[in-house]
Amino acid sequence: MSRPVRVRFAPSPTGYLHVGGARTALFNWLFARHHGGVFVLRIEDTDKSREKETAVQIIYDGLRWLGLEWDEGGDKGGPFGPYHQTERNDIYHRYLKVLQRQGLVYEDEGAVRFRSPRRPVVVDDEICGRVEFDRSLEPDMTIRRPDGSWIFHFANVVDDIEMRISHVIRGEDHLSNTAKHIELYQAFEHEPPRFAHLPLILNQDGSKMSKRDEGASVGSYIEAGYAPEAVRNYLCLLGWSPKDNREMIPIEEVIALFDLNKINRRNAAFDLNKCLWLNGQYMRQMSLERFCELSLPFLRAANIKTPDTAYLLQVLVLVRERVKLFGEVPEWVNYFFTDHYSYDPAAVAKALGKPGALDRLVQLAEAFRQIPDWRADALEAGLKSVAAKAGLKAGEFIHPARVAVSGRAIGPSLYHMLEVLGRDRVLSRLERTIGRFSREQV
RNA sequence: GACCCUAUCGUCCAGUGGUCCAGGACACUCCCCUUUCACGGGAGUAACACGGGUUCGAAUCCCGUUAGGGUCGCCA
Repeated sequence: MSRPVRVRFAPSPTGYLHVGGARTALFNWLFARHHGGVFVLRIEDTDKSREKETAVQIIYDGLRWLGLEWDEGGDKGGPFGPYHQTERNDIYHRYLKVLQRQGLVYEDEGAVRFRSPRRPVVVDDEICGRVEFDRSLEPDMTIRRPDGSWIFHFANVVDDIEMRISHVIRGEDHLSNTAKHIELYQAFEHEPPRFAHLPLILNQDGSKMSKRDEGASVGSYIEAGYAPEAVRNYLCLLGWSPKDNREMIPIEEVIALFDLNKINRRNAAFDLNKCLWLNGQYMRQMSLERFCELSLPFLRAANIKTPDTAYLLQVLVLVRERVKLFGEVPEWVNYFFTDHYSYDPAAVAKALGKPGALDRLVQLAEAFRQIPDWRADALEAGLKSVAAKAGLKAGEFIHPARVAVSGRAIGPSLYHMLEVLGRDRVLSRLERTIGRFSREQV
């Protein structure tokens, strides 16, 4: 009864990895890890498209990005291969013969059909419970096309038998199909695996999530700059819960707590907003090294050169609290790495356009030149004393200064920003800004 | 249409007959912190789909209705 736990994720290479599929993979992986079992990746590529190579690669990349490494299959091989259905023809033929010998199949216009026993079938599902299907009115299913290729239901069952799959954990869209599958298991006189049908992931409006929908593809999270651990955490929360109101939960704990019968039976709508929030949480709690590692690809893509790692880390500390996606990092830090930053017109108009703003920058630059110890607290004291002397509020200096050194109205704490930028950059940027906007008569 | 699954705040989840005039999180509103933007802290709005049962007692059990989703392919 207690066979070794072997589960599989069996995607077909469609050119993208759907979040629903990713969650199915995740739950299979969690189940395998919880039980010390094996997680198999099988590619259901019965229909051979030209894009297959890249489509399969996209699946590998998506799963690996999420940290869902498989034990067998895919590009790894294993004792029950091959793991691509197109390469398993001989096996399917062997199983077809078994059915033929029993007279359970017949030809119909060149296709091969399986003769249904038309008896009620009971699916004892780990998640949905006992479900009974009346099969008496169902048409016989096709298992092979006239061109010799195999139909999903047949190949799927044969593979699960051959690969010794103990638990089939898949989307609820397969619940009805399971009755057909069980008829096949019976015909092969093979005990069916345990079944667990996961509720589906829907769009925010309750409609079915399809390829086009925002956030439907795992690739979109990679591109936007999500942390994989955050997306994975979010996916865990869709249909499963640690039961103690925690939102952020380490994957090791999820593995320890994971249990099929604690899975919700209700479809879940994908809340991109919450996923984004969770990502922000992860960004703030991960190590600075990790933060840097995940930022780097985006900095490179934005052509931002960061030769000085120590400086880069200081910069990242400043923006870490303010971003929710790694994709946002470049726009937040670019002026730390180049003097050729652009000035946001609205920010310029607001902060530098005020009467006397440039004068105040002159005073500020003068005061900053006298500061011996270029640190945030000294800069703050310096700025405040200049403001006091002028009889103005600190803000009258802060805002122009920010725009002058960064070109924008939004950014990290001014004093810390100045400290990290360093004396030379700050002073030259102040001067440059004064010169430029005096000429332009802002 | 037939069959199957589901039904707690807008969304995700907690709740498995009394401790629930229902708890947490996201989002939203307000306040505090901060002369930027965020973070953080605090407060608030907001739900047991409906109708019947069962029971001393129901969000929790049963039936029906309605709604949503799924399956009925020589797609997977």
